[in-house]
Amino acid sequence: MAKQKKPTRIDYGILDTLVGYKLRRAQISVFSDFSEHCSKFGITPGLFGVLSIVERNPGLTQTAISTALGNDRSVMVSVVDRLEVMGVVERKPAVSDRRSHALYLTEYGETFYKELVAEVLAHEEGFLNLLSNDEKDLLFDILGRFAAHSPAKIS
Amino acid sequence: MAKQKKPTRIDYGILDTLVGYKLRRAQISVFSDFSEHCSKFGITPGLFGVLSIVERNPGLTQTAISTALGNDRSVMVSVVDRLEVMGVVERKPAVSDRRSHALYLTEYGETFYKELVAEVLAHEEGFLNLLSNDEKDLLFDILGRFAAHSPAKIS
DNA sequence: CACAAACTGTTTAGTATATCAACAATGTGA
DNA sequence: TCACATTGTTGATATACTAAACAGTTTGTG
Repeated sequence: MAKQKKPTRIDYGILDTLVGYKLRRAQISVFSDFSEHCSKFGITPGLFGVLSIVERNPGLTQTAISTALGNDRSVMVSVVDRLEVMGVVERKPAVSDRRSHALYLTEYGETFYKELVAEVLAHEEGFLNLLSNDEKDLLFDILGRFAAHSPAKIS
Repeated sequence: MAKQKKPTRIDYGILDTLVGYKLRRAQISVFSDFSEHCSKFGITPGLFGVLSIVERNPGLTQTAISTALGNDRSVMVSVVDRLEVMGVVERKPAVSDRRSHALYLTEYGETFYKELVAEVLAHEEGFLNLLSNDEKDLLFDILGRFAAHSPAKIS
């Protein structure tokens, strides 16, 4: 009958005052919910980021995308590999630079992305419902300040 | 002479409206800054979390701590191993349950943790300076709502 | 033009983290 | 007593991030 364990009150001490810890806990929750919604697509937050950039900026090189997302370009290799296997993205030779690959959504990728976005928005709605409009604006502003305040100053 | 690359304007599309993406970018920045401050201690955010719980709740078992932090208990093994090798934490046999280990800071661990906290607070200050008091309160409140709204409902 | 330097995608390695399933030893409840 | 749950642990797997190196290619400068 599932004895309620020791309901030991735990003192989180300084953790409860640390932005980084609170951010992490919130992000775990958001990412976990994202995965629940999008696992049927085989899409992780990282893959979705790349897909979104490719969709809005067709023809970009892998390095340009990795820079935009703040990743190392080496991670793009396996990510694009996976997206190519899924048939949603394709590498095409860049016209003016034989070193680089230009990335595009396939035709299937276009419809795939549309359905995916619908699911992502459903996921997003669950969290936005926790906020007023003013709170959302302020939250995004604050998170932007945090992202800008650091060694990695990409946006 | 470092040609400015293509200053290609990148359209982030839906990403710019997604809480999860913004959270991730902010957290990367905060964690990166944390690591810069605490690498000389050999402490990661995860290790710091365990240390903080042990310091405020001496004698807790590994499973109790992992539950408090929202981790699987199996990750505690290598974490506590590392902290023991560093000489800051020790496993002691639990009095009433021979299965479990009670965790305590060593004497050295106490002073180690004090110095560590000073560095963590210096790191924290850099981000708190970006916020007014009201903004900080609201941010923590919002992040708490996010953490609570999910499958993983531990706090 | 020639050549050094920079950039491309890629591979590989190392580290950290996460999940999940098992296991033996121990504890608990009926 | 006996079935079942829990503890720390191990192992497998997957993902992520960093960093270094590489060959092929492009670029800037002399």
